[in-house]
Amino acid sequence: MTRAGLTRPAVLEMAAVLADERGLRAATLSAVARELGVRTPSLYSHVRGTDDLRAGLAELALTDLADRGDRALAGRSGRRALAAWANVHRDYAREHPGRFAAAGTLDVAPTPTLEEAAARVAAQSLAVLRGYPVPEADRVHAVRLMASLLRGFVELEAGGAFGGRGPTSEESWARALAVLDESLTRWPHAALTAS
Amino acid sequence: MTRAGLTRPAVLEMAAVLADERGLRAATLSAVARELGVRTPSLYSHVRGTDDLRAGLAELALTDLADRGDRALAGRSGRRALAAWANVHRDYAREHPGRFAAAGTLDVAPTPTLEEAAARVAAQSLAVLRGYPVPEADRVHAVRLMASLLRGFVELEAGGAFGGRGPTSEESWARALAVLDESLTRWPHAALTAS
DNA sequence: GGAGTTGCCTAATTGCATTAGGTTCCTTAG
DNA sequence: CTAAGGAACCTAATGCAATTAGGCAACTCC
Repeated sequence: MTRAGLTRPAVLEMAAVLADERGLRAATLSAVARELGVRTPSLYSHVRGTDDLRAGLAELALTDLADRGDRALAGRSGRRALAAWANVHRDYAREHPGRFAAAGTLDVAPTPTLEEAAARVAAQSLAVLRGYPVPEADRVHAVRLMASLLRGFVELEAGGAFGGRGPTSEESWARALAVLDESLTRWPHAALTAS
Repeated sequence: MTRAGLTRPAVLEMAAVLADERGLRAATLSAVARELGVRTPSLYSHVRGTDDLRAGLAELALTDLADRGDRALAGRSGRRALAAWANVHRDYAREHPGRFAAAGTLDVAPTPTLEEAAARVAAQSLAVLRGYPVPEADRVHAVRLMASLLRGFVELEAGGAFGGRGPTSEESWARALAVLDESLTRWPHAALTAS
């Protein structure tokens, strides 16, 4: 019997494809094995089980995002950087919905690789902020604001909440970025009104 | 054998409790039956299966949210209305994480009850907007902005992303609301910078 | 107090996850 | 060149969740 040439990356890649095509919940060990032309238990040589598959998927996706984020930020600053970085996330979510969902799953055990990728993304959001007059002490708040708006929009859009009637989500996205840009630009004022 | 007195609401309530305590994924038919002291197939007289259980949970949660939203908006307008309404969602998510997650699950079949509850929540966000000078044509964008920020923040907070180091998520929440309030107040300007 | 409906049950099937324990193929040291 | 060892994949078997089919008992209502 010829071997299938399984490797951990190959298994994770197939899981990622399945997650993108049929949803994260469809990326099961059974489905991956079936798709690879292999029996389910054979996968256990490469992943430790379902949890590990999920964790590996999260790592894969978050690392992808971090890589794209770095490329997007290269040579940009201010609102250009903000838009490019935010678009990386939105585009990734549309291109690879399953992987994006896996990256957003916060209930996987934090592996070193995962932590590192998360740290890279965090560093990127701080880098974006460097283009705005947000005082040191407020940076965390601004990062959380950016992350919240970004994640919320992308998830709602992916879930179809902005489909159908009304203006395109494209326009809303442009507006949201404009609002975010202005809020960050005028941050000192925002801080005043927080009292 | 004495009967357990099952009803659809009782089944859904138990599912909701389980979802809140052990996570949405733990709210399975098996677990609900076990907790109710009943065999799994007995539930099929009250719910059609797993999908229906999920849908019922989503209805329950979204209706709860709509009810609370109505109460929060009564007699309030402007930033008071915004804060009260946004807090309803955040508080609900913290009080009933499983139910909130069920409400946010956008992959359940849309039942009439679910549609109605969703429409009520949508109406509430439009009501909040009435306290701000957002032109008619831009209301949808503003609604999407509010919804995105709200959902993103609440989910990230629930996932523990704002825990640990740094300032409290409480502060960040106050800041986010302040920024949102100001952005809506200054909306005409935001519209200009969108170009 | 009997007929029918309803509520809950047992039995049985299917599918995914997981563990245990082979067997075959490939590499590499002697 | 060959035999040892490990890696890759397999079959067998178990457990749990979901689902369907069909049965009996307990309420209801005339």
